Amino acid sequence: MLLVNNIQENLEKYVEGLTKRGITDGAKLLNEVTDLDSQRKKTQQQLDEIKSKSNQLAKQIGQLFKEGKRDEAEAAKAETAQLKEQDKSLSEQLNTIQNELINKLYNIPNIPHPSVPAGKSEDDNEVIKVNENNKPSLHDGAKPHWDLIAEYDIIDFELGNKVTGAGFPFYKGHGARLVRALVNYFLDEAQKAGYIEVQPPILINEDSGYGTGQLPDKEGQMYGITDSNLFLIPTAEVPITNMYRDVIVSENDLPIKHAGYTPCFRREAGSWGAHVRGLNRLHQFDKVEIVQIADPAKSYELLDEMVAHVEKLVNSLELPYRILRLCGGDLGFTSALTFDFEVYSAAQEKWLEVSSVSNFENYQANRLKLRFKNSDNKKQLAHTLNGSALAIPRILAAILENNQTPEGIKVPKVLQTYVGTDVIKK
RNA sequence: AGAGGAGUGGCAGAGUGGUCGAAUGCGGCGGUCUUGAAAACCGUUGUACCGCGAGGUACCGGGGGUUCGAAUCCCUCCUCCUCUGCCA
Repeated sequence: MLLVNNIQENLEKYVEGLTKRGITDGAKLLNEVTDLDSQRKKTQQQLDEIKSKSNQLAKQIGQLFKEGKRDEAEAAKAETAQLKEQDKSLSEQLNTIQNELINKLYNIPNIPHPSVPAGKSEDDNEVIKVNENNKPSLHDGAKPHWDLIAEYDIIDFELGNKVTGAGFPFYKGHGARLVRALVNYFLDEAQKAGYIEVQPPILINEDSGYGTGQLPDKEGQMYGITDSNLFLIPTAEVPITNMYRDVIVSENDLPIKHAGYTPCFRREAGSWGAHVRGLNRLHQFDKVEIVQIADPAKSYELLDEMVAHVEKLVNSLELPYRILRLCGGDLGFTSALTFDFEVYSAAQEKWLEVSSVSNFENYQANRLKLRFKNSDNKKQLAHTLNGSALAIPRILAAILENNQTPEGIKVPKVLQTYVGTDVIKK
């Protein structure tokens, strides 16, 4: 969340940032926050004073008892009643104010980076690079992947419907093999790039949800385990970044780089429709995520590095792709700057989002209390970054569609040893 | 899952109602000594919030309670250890 102390100092910038996101009453929101904060300070001062008096009095009473001055002690005891009442009432006030303040802060998104274009929706995202070198020319009768998977019997949606529900497919035979190949390939590449692999839990608690910003903003996106008060992760970002919740790392350890493979679970409430077919949108999918904990001075450099990493992956899979800089309206709640990668899926003639690479600056770190000791030996909030590298199903969709031939589906070179064949046949 | 035990500062560990933000040791930092280092000795050393400052407040696993006063007593939750049971 935003740092209250910085809001007052940079009010104009903050309002401008929120406006970019399409929040028109930003000034009002921010003023409410700073007002609440001064109320908080005032109330706490009053409360501290009352507590100070109570503490003094309690010491005196102890002393009086020791000296055997019972009557005086009892008299002093009577005096504390009033203080207690004031204490109680002020504590309640303070509590209310603090809750209100934190709720307000939870509901204000991150301030976009200056380079983020204004805009309302994904239509306003800025295409910063298009690489169509690998755009295929498909043979007559080329099919979208939902037909291919049935024809090759490699992914079974019906079976998923039966066993779980819509959006939970079974991958079979070469389909399962392809998923595993992609996961392994992505993890191996991440390792080569210096990311330490972790295999995190795929259930997280509420604190973790708040730490990275899924709560309270996106509660409806996650599946909840209600009897244990846990959530299925929507992305490995959540458990991996939360490894560093309430942690003070040393400057020498930065940047901290982690990669992790997990299944991801998303309810996608309200986003289901006819345009979402096959692998384009699922409730459960596999993803390799890369995460960095960074020195604020270097985080944008590292963001570029992560974008380059993802670009290399997409290139190596011989897929046409483009890179987008998300506009204010499409930017994630906690992000300051996000680049999306889309690959071209040739039979459905669609760009599919396969990666989102973001710098959250200190927005998550502030919630996480993730800090490092800087060269002055002072504690400072770190920056957090993450990116998909990559999400599997849409990559798979594009590979199936783009690589189809009348003889079978060609396996990209980099995957052949993982899959164990260079072509998948019926 | 059941029974028992335990959770205190970076670590170890004392503290069972007031003089405790907390002994002591280790570690860290600064110094004396030394050509340098070690040893020894001396000093210093938690975090957050409020305040220009003096200083104040809170924090002994989390939350709640009793009390004029709680690390200490009570309730509750969490975690760890031991034993028993169950299970990839």
